[in-house]
Amino acid sequence: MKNTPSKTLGDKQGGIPKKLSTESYKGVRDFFPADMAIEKKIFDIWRGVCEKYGYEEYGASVLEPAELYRAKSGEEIVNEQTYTFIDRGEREVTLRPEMTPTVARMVAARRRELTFPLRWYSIPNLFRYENPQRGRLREHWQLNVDIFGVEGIEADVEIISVAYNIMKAFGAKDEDFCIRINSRHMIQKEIENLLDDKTSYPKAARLLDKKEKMSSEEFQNEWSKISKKPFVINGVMARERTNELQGKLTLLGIKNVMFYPFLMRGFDYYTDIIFEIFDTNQENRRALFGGGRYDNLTSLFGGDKIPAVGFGMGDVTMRDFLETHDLLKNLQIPTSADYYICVVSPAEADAATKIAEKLRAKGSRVAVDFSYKKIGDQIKNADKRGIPEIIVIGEDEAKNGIYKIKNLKTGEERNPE
RNA sequence: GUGGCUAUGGUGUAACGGUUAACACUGGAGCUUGUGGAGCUCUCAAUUCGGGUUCGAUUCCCGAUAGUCACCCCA
Repeated sequence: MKNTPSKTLGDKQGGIPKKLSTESYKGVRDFFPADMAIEKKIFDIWRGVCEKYGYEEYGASVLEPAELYRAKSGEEIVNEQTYTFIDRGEREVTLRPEMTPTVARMVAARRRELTFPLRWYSIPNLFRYENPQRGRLREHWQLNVDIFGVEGIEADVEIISVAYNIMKAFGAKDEDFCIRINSRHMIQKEIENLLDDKTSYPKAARLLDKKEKMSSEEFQNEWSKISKKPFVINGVMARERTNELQGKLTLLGIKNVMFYPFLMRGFDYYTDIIFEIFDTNQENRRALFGGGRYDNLTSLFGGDKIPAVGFGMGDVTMRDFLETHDLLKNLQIPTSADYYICVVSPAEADAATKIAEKLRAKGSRVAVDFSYKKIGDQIKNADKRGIPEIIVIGEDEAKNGIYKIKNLKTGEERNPE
């Protein structure tokens, strides 16, 4: 089929290229089988832990009306940081940049028929239009875990516990990461008391978020631009709020938790407890992921508020974490097949297929090599794929149906069960 | 969106402005008519793209593209 791009597209690219590029689009990834195996394993671990806590998986389209994000994030974010376009029906459409508005929409839509508390999780791909760099791409997959309908701190405890256990399921040790907690609501009150003008709170919050990266002089300098009052945060109110949480987590054996009054999180919709999983490794000192309580978001859709707590963790940062802590090797990526059938010549193809079918019927995963290359090459091929056992089908085996299974690790041959 | 750095076969690297663009791994073929991981031989395959300077550009300059780092932003 001939590719005939539209005139405008052709003009823009300076004509039709003779050869198409094999590169993927800027900031997105191809997953070749070796990468996909890791990705799949990460998803499996995510699913496994969530389902242990009784969470149900949901899904939605990557397309959302742009207004869903306008309502919450403001014009600027929608225009500059998302993929937004006009469809053929003049509707403004956005490729979802995050899942929380979507899940809030879904929950709000069925609020009367859903049975609360709701424990939901999803692994959506999300898009953001920005300059890619390490750990920040234009498309990534993110586990979203949320609990709806629980006002009490027990929900915060559970959500953080899920996050903690996911880290443990990847083989992380307590000292590899720490959990920072804060109360958005309480710290906001305290900061507002330090401001001459309450409307400068967003500026102050952004500055505090960056405090760790600056020297104290720099910080004081920046602070003086925002408020004339001296900067003193004792975090008493927030401390009180987080103490209970920390106590309950300790009872669960989660001890790498610390109160961090400068933890802010970017989202405006957080209302109370917020938390962040922080990498303690010197080379990767950064927030891995986080979340918190957002009790007001569903009210955007009218009706009563539904309290909610949740978090999101991305596959890119998870991979980076596993790499820096050398945990990828522990993932136990499964091989593509249990048996590899080497076929000597086309004459034995039907017999080989039959044997493969029989093994598959018994629940084994079987690949058949129809290349008719030399047996040595076929075996090499199986070994390269990490397939543990091979079966050679030649004239004799095809005739009488008797064959041996050879283990490539030990080199031993055995009869099939 | 802004700025810095980078760009050579599939991968990792080499080449004072002048060579037939080199080496290793990988892929393919063979040494070896049905039992592998080794060795040897042969072989496919690259200067990101577009301009400029120059007798001559992989090399220097400009632009585009992509990667990366920082800023911005962080959903």
